[in-house]
Amino acid sequence: MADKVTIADVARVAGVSRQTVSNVLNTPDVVREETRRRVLDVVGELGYRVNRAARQMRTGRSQLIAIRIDPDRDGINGSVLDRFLHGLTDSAARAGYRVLLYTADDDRSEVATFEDLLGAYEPDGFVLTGTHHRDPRASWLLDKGVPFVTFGRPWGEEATTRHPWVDVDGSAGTAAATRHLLDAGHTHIGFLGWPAGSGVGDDRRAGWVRALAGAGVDPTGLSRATSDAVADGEAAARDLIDSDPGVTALVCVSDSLAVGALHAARSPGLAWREEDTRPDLPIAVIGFDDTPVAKAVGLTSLSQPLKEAAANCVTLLARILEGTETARASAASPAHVLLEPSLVIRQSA
Amino acid sequence: MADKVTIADVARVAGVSRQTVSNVLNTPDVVREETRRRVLDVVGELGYRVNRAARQMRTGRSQLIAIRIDPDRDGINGSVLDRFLHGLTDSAARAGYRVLLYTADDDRSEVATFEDLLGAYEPDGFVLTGTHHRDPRASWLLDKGVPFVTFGRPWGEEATTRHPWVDVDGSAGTAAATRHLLDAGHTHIGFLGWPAGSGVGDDRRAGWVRALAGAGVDPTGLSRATSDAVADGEAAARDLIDSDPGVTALVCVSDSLAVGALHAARSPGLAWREEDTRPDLPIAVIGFDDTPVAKAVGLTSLSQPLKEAAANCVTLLARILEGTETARASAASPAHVLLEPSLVIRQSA
DNA sequence: ATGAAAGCGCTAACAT
DNA sequence: ATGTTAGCGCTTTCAT
Repeated sequence: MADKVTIADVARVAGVSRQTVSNVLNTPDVVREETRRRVLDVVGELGYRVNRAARQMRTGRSQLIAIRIDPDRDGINGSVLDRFLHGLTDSAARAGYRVLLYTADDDRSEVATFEDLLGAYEPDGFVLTGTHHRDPRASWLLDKGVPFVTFGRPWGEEATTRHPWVDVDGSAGTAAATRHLLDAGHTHIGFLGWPAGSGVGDDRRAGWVRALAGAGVDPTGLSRATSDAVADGEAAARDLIDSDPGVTALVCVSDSLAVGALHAARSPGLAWREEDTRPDLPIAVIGFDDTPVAKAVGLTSLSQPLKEAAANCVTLLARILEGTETARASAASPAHVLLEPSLVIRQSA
Repeated sequence: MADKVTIADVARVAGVSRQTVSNVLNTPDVVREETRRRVLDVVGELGYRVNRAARQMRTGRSQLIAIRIDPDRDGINGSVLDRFLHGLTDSAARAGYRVLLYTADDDRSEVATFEDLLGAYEPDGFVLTGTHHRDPRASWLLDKGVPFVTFGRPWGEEATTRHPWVDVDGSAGTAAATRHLLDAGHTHIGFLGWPAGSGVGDDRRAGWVRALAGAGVDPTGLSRATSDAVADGEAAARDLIDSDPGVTALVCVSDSLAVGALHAARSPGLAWREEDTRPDLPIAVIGFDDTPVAKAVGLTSLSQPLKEAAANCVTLLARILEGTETARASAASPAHVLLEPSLVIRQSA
């Protein structure tokens, strides 16, 4: 076990009182320059670190940020949160916080975990991911006055302005992807999305509609909605292409669907395409999230700036935690950050 | 903020002393049945949770397990650790622990983080991943007497018996994969691996050699070593196939290399294969780790029982933490767990 | 600018 | 079987 160096040890060696050491650490400006340097030297020499548990008892601050880690649902999209998690751990450490993990199967059990965690480990704040309509988790934290930030907009009606959030502009991404295809000469550009109602999915679809509108293309009949699995994407793509042979490109709401679309686009059943007007041009496909799978199969995809998103989450949370403002006060005019995804171009488009 | 309920509140409402409440929680058998029930009722009623910080000051136990989260190096193989992490969080919670995350760029900075963490948050133990020859991290923790378990064998010479570890039997996996191919009629089965010297890579290669030997096949000239990237795998596969046209199947040390091999195996340059003795049979490929990419591209792969591995890590660590034995004592005869991977069969083999 | 005293919530030792 | 005392390491008054 590492030999415990307490504040008293530092004080003794530096020839000052315990209190002065504490001041040097917490209120440096109140200590004389010379004393400060001497104390800091001893701190370094002895390898002293403040004990969080003891500090927490006095200040009530644990320097812990809690976040849920999901089971890898689809497996393809799961990696997004994992990369976000890495960024969060990194940024948090720089800001003097550590990340505490928890799991939960659904919103209800997650709220139960909030209570548990708050009562026991007392994390200073939470980072919520996967926000959705009428998210009970946000309401609960808001209600208790627990500081938190969400990675993902609150998609509900009125909730928009009640807590700080960081998000990536999905519609800007799909619009950029669509424009990229338009620039490449495509006009019949389809969209593979999720069933209406999911904030994220609707938003990404909107970007495609907007870009098509900008080029004077009517999106009617050019989109399909399905659940997020490779097989579903393949089926939906096939259906869309069959019903409208003019389709030469597909923008997809996720890499999962895009990988499915790629299968469909390259399948033998589409051999007739070779007698098409553009025989040398296979159906272009663009996915969303730039997952490892996209990289492996050469799929053009939209990349979220996850590291930046994580850094912003920490900044926003730290602002609440360290600012004079309380969580409730900051809820009055919470900060929002909307980042732009970037298109990573590969063989598929 | 959740209203703080202390042990004193519970004691007052239940009409007992603080100490009795503490006893009910920590040494139930020393309290009379009736008192115990009454106290527990009040605990539930008031929603009391022990404050970890306060307990930690007394007991020195934080109920925290620290683990490093890696940047997704390759992106394909990265997902393995992420799935392990989820399992660890889950198992830890069940055992009364929480997972604390940290990042580090290399062994040296990881050791520095150990010091930092130990001095500040005082995690009860560590779970190390990615163990390798002469791992300085294990030595450091061993030296300081800090409890830890590794997910991965200590590959070094003498170190084998100095700390508890959990691992997956890579050579059993590649042997099973090779046997699967032999059973399917393949005889010229190649191996794509990493340069010699990495414990994991050498072990996986050994399984392939062993299985071939069992079938009386000479492995000479049938393997290639390369770094772990898709493009490298493709190049190595092409080289191997070109130099020995008899090769009809490939076992790979990772999904990254396997995906590359798949590209090579399906590339136009191999068209001559159609005039082969088995024209209907493309080159079979088997990967390792059963990553999302494997699933997406239909790659047969070896799946590690990550959830089980994580659970075993927690069990082993908890045994040290909660047993009477000290870390040092348990180091005298540490427990080892070796799990078997399973072959997930898909189109590629 | 520095020091002394008090107490955060809990549990290990020692009474009763 | 239950209660009392003390103190973990720190920071926040308050005094010097």
